[in-house]
Amino acid sequence: MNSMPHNVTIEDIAAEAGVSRQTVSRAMNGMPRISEKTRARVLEVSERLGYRPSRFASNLARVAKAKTVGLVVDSLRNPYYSELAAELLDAASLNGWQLTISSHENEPVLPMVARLAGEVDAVVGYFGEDNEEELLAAARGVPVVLLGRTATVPGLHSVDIDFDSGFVALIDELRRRGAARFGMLESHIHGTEYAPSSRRLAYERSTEHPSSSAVIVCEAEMQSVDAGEAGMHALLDRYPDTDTVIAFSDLMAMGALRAAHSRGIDIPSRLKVVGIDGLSLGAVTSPALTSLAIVGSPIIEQVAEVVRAALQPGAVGEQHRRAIPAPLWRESA
Amino acid sequence: MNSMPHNVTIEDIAAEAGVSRQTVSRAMNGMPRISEKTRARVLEVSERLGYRPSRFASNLARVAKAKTVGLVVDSLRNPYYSELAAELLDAASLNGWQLTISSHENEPVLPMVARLAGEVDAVVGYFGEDNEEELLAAARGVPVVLLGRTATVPGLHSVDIDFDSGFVALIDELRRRGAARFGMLESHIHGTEYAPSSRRLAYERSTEHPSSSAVIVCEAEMQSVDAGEAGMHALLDRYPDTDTVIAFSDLMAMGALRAAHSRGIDIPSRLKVVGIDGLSLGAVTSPALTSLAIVGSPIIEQVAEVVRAALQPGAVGEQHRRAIPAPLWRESA
DNA sequence: TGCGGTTGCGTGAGCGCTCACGCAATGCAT
DNA sequence: ATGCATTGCGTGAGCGCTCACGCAACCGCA
Repeated sequence: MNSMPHNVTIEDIAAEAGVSRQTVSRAMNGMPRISEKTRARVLEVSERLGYRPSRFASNLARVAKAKTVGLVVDSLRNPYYSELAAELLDAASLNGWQLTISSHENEPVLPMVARLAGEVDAVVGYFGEDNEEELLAAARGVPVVLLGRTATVPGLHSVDIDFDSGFVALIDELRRRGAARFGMLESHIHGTEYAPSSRRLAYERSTEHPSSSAVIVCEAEMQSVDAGEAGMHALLDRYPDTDTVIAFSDLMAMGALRAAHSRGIDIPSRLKVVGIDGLSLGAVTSPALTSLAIVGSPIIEQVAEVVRAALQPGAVGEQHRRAIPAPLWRESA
Repeated sequence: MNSMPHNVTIEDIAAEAGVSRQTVSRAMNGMPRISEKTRARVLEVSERLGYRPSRFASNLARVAKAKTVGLVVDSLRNPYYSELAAELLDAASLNGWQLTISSHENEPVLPMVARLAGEVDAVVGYFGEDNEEELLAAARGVPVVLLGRTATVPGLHSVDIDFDSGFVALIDELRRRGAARFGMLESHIHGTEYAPSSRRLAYERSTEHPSSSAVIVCEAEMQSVDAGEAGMHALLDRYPDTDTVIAFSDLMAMGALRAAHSRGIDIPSRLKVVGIDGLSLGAVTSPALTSLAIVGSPIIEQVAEVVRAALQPGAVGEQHRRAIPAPLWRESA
């Protein structure tokens, strides 16, 4: 009989069923100490009135509150992020967390982080070049874990990837297999200002050659396979004697493979192609893609550890920073 | 001075900073009507004491409560589900929802749905053969949307895919292009009891041929590319004059392509290969995969509509069931 | 007939926050 | 000096649930 259609609460059900709140609660949650008859009646009433228990109220009142962590990625359409999300999902279910995912494909990052922070207990994600101070402020007290970069302001955590040691091991191994003239397909998000990626820098340091030689910067969009293909053609045109190509990502490497195929170049005898990311997807190309693995490496374990630490009630103000020493060298079977 | 390290609340900060709750709230949420000096002091104190506002309390007290929908999939490692999740993520951000994802890769479904239901306002997902009554009970009043099947018990919503009309259009088009002898690669999750999929049934109805002919049942694992490859070889051995193959999924179709390549069979002149799912991934094969599109079809729009309807406060007890008439016939460019 | 144990249910008292106020102090015009 | 708006802050009163109790009514068993 209310004029305003106010939310139907546990009290309404109690009144309508002629019992107390507690009894309604017992009925809804399948608790003991209630007769089957009453339970059925309460359930009927609550269905009839369209009762929807407030998860906020119940979580507030309950002792053991559920934890949920938020993951921020560019886009789930990029298999790198979706495989990463899959791994974090495993870790989450192991720790009893829920995982809520946001992509900043459409939305601007800061408002999204702010919204997300109101709904989760920790935020982890790839925040490209976003300002750390602003992120910290947007998170409003919710711990934030930066992926793929190292936090510089206290209060932010991070799990970084140290490409240098990975690249050194990679280049060594490739040389052992006969590689001599390297090339790299670097990625550059179309329309943004170009700055060398940490992958390119690690590549240049480990191959010890001048930065300008044998690097093709590909203008990549989201699905970077095509960019890799185009880049590979460009590379083969400019540096025809290249015998080993390292691509910025597995997707680009897949494009490179396609380009090589179309030119009738045999992989890996005439040319070796190596990707970065370690996508399980890399197993479906022919031949299977060799890759510097991030997915499948201990990175997610580290993330889970950092999140676990940050979620500890006592541990505010501490900062956790890790750098995975080297992505595993993984050769997809 | 507390012996028990009880959760630090807004009240603690207020006391320590010598202000009221409300002032702390104003400081934390960047609201006006507070001097910069006080704000700074409150922020300092809250950081020092490690104050973490309770999202449950604030959401309970706030008027406009955030909505979040839960998505249940087999595994994000399967690109079909991750692309679907990406689409739902778009829809969610459009509607101002958060998206929390669970996979029942490891966990049993019912307890997971129960857990999820305590954290979200609606659950949508693929629940293979799970019992509808049990799902309904596990959801405890939270609306549930079944994907890829039609709800039979009232209280559950569903968005199904009508493969029949899609297949009729598909087969017509293929015949127009010269297809005459069809084959299908059917999928069967290894270790379970086999029952013909709705895709196989639609295939058989639309091609009007006895169920036993030209169907190879592949024992698929998660990454079904290999299964598709093996199945394709089997199919070509058994039915060598097949000129058109329809695979259960795009992944299997990719395997089929690989098998064809290895036999030197030209696609599409000698043999046409068609997948189902419409993965954007299908664009990276050579030639690009042709597919009955589910991803990219209006299915997600429909899901969003159903969720929106189910979230309406008034609309409990209503049931929403849709069947997308036909997946779009999509040819990946 | 008495007594301890179980079953079924109800009653405060919070959980930690925000909203709508209220009220003093200050500003800046007239 | 008087008026009125603005700024800065505090005070109840909830939001809708669950927990720890309490208290009858009932059971069986001696």
